[in-house]
Amino acid sequence: MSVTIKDIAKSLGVSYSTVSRALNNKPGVSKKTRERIIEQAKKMGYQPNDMARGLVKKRTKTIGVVIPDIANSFFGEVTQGIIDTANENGYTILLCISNWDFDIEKKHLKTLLEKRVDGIILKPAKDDVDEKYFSKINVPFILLEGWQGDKSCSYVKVDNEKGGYMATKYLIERGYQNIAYAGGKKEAHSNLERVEGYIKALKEHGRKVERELIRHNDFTVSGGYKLAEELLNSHNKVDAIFAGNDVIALGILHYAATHGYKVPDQLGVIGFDDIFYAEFHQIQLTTIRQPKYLLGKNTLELLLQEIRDDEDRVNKAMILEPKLIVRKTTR
Amino acid sequence: MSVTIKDIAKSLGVSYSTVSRALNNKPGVSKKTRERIIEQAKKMGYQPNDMARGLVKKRTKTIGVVIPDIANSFFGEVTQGIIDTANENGYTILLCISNWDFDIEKKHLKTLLEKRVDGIILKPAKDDVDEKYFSKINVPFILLEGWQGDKSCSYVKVDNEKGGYMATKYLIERGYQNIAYAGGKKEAHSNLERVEGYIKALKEHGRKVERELIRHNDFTVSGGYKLAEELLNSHNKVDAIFAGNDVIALGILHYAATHGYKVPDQLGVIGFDDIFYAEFHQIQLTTIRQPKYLLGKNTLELLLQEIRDDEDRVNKAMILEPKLIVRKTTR
DNA sequence: CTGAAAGCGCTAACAC
DNA sequence: GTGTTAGCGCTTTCAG
Repeated sequence: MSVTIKDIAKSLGVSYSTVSRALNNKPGVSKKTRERIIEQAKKMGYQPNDMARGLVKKRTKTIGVVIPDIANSFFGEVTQGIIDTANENGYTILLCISNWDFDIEKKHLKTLLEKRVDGIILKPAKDDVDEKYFSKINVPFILLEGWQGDKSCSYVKVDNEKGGYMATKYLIERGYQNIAYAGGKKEAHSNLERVEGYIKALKEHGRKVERELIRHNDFTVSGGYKLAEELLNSHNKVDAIFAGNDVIALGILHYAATHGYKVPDQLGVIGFDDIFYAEFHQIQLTTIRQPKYLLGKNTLELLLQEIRDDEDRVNKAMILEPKLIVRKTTR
Repeated sequence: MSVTIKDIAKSLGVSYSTVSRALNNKPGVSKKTRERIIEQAKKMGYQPNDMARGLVKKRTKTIGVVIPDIANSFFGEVTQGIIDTANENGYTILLCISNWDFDIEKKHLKTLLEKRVDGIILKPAKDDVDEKYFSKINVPFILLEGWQGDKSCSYVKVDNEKGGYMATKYLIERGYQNIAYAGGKKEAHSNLERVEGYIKALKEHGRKVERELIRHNDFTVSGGYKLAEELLNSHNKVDAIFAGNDVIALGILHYAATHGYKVPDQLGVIGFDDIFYAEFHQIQLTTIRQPKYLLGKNTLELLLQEIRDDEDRVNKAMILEPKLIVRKTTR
């Protein structure tokens, strides 16, 4: 089939261990034979077989990434950060998509382990996984957007509570009176934390926390649309909405525009994430930025560190700061 | 280290080929021993080593994908189609990002070959690559958004000329008189083909093709903004612009909105791609849709076919139909 | 400086 | 049915 180290050895009349040494820049080969070997390898179109190498060296220079969705621009940017950083460090990424399906995720994890990846980055499809699930992962791994409560593994995330706090505080400062929260999946840890920040800000400013102003639907445009409808037609005089993410915010803006609510005077809207499209002229969404690329980059770097430390690694948490981006949907 | 087939064999007092057979559902093992083996494997937490298996079977069930950018939502959706389909067929994806850098791309290709992927999907960082470059790729591979001119390999793409034709024809039919083209990278094949469609439609309708109405900049928002500025301030009375892609169109809309051009009456705008955000209420871009998910799906399926046919495979081209999506930026 | 040989974990052909 | 054995292509002692 393809040319091997043995073929080169034979054609040059040397032993194949010498070829191996020469090709890997290892000491113990005379300059002359080394050059001959390298040249011959090139001439014969030799391509090292990484599987064979991995089998003996017990590492693959490959990292597995399991995320729910890559078409989603949030994960797109995070993944870009992961892959760029991996490449810079000589690692290649096996990318798996769970489509938010826990069973698919499990299968992917199994495959990655069988492929003997050097480490794994995982954004779980559901948030309420128990430690046993993670304990099966017998390689270094990091939870993407992990949560504080879990001490059984390392994670990287943005300070969601702080983000929620910043968003709500800003709305209060801009003079909005009845601030609602329009979230996505209720149980999602990121969601819960943002709600906490929201509540904290309200309390700190002497506002009453009204449970019916905290609503949940989907992390989608239509989810936002429905929530806006609910909130704006309730008896409370909602004049500002903090959306659980930017896509929800867009749904809210849609509802507002089609139902005569003037943004930002009559209704203030603030999002979360700062997706690429938030800054478009036609949208100009005020939002809390997550450093998405950095999130990916740091996650990979933390993982690399764990791979290096190997046995004596300890669980770490890395928490990134969110940032308020003021645009035109708040007054 | 981790438990192997031999460990299981030893613990059960059978030969390890029997274990292999049992675990792989191969005939030639009594039901009883098979069950014992499977149970024991589970108990010991056995994880097959895919490298060892790949080494002997000479296939990895892994496919390499090299694209320029994954944060970009076009590639994001295409990649989602690729990965979903790969997973359905038991393949895993090694994803590499070239960042539009030809040298990085070359390095990725080399790595993928060394990892002995079963096939490769490639969207080249530049369009003017010669056949020799491709001839080095000694596994089945498909060019994503390939071009007609090249017969040295298989490719999948959307009929760009037809899309350009449809867009321009529609603008003509809606009564626009001076239709300009605002493109991205000039040399890009997809761009050239769209221009051809544009020209064809103009000619077919007895319109004059004016070279100064065909302009190029970047496939970005600011590229579109600049082109709009140029075109709308030229002596020609441009009343419609066909943008090389949706992002350019958004830049054009931005310029129009900030400089008092009424869309769609005073200025018609049509894009290309139909990115997720094109249909937002605040944008409502008329555009030519590329079936992005399908593009990825079909590319992978074609690749699988080539992997199956192996030696007696022939180069194929698959060309998908674009579709006109009418929204609010054309009258 | 170079060669011989063991072995990484597994599959598959060949015996029994 | 089950065991034995020969590799897959490479790295890495251990001799010389």
